[in-house]
Amino acid sequence: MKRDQSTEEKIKAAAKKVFMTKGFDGCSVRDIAKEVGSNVALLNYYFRSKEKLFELIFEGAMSDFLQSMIAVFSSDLTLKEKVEQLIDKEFSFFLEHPELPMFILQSLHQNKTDAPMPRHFLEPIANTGIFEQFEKAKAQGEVRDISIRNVTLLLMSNVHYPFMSKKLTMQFHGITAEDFDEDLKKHKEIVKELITNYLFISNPKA
Amino acid sequence: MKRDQSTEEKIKAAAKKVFMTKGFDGCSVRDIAKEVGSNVALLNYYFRSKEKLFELIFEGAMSDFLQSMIAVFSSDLTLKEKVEQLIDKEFSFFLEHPELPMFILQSLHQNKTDAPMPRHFLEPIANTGIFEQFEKAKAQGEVRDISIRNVTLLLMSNVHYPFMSKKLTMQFHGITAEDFDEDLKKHKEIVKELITNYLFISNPKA
DNA sequence: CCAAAATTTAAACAATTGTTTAATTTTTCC
DNA sequence: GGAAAAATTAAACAATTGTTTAAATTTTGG
Repeated sequence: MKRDQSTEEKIKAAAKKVFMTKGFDGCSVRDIAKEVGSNVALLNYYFRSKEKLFELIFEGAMSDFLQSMIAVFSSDLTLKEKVEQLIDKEFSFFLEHPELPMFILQSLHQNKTDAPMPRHFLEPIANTGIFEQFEKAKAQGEVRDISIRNVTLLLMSNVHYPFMSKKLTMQFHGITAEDFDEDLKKHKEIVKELITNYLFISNPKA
Repeated sequence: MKRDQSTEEKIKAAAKKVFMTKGFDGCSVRDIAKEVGSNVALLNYYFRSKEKLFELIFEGAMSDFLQSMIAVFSSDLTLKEKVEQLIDKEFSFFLEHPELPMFILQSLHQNKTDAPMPRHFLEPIANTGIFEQFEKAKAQGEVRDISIRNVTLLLMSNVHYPFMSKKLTMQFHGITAEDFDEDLKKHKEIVKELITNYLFISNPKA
């Protein structure tokens, strides 16, 4: 019989915090237990192993990671507006979860998760009809001839990387975290202009 | 008395390989020893500890990481040519060392190296005069009004990220490594056009 | 209130971690 | 050729790892 739902949640929250900052290999289950204020046996009571717990956290993170896209895509804006909104939304989202891009890419890079990306992550995105909207705009000459995959790579590069490179950039230029955050704001505006200018063919009648 | 220089080098090579792919936390010294075909005591005979060995590898990686920039910057090309060459050179360099960006950013992110970036990494870049060349071009109206820090972030985002996101991108689009490499080539050309178009103000007389 | 179930704990498990010791082998150099 | 130095090894060290066991505590439901 369920006694306290919050214990399981407390463990998940602690695991998320610790895994996100230190990575799967960079922490022990005792680190997480200490964060919970409990002991290791409890973790394996609720989640069978460190790996199982990690997979749960990773799935949640991946879901968050992709979620922010869906809302924008399913709106009924023009493609250009969607691109601009996506950049805005992604930036404000990652400002609140700055460790997320690094956690996701790092975990995938080191095969900390073997499963391929589940359908339930990707289908919602496809179901927004964003891909069709893009192909249509391309056919109508509104958008440059470029593959959707390259657009994705372009967007992700400019939206994810800055949050992963904070330490490198700060050291590289010898600047403070505040300086970097200023640069981030500026970067967002640059990227918006940069990408929309590139993607969308300016109206010949203007 | 020195007997065989190559033992020390063999260990460094093995350590580089293992650290780069698995990260500091993701491997044991025995993993490295096995890669060498020797035992753990030998590693600590040459390098005092796992940490010391890692710092050595990391420094070398960081050096490689920044090195490819310097050659381009110290040439006597125009700024636009330098930007184009930099993108070309960085891409071919990272095609041969695809794990490098992830290794560097990940190590910094998790504070696997405490030391701030040594002067001997940054001074050679500053000494190329690239920063002055950029400010001059800006003053002459050849280049958009944008900070050198934002240009750097823009370039790094588009050059580093693709190599870090291979797994994510492949899973996201359900494509093979070969498909991804095709996208990479395309991405390079896109980024070159994208960034130069944005940065350099087209001659009003044209 | 009280037995059964669920939760939490402390302790122990074997395996692995980074490091050190001391012995052995190989190389150096006179 | 043989002693000293350097290089390499196997073995052991204590500490930490993920996991399990079994006992103790708390909650549940009749």
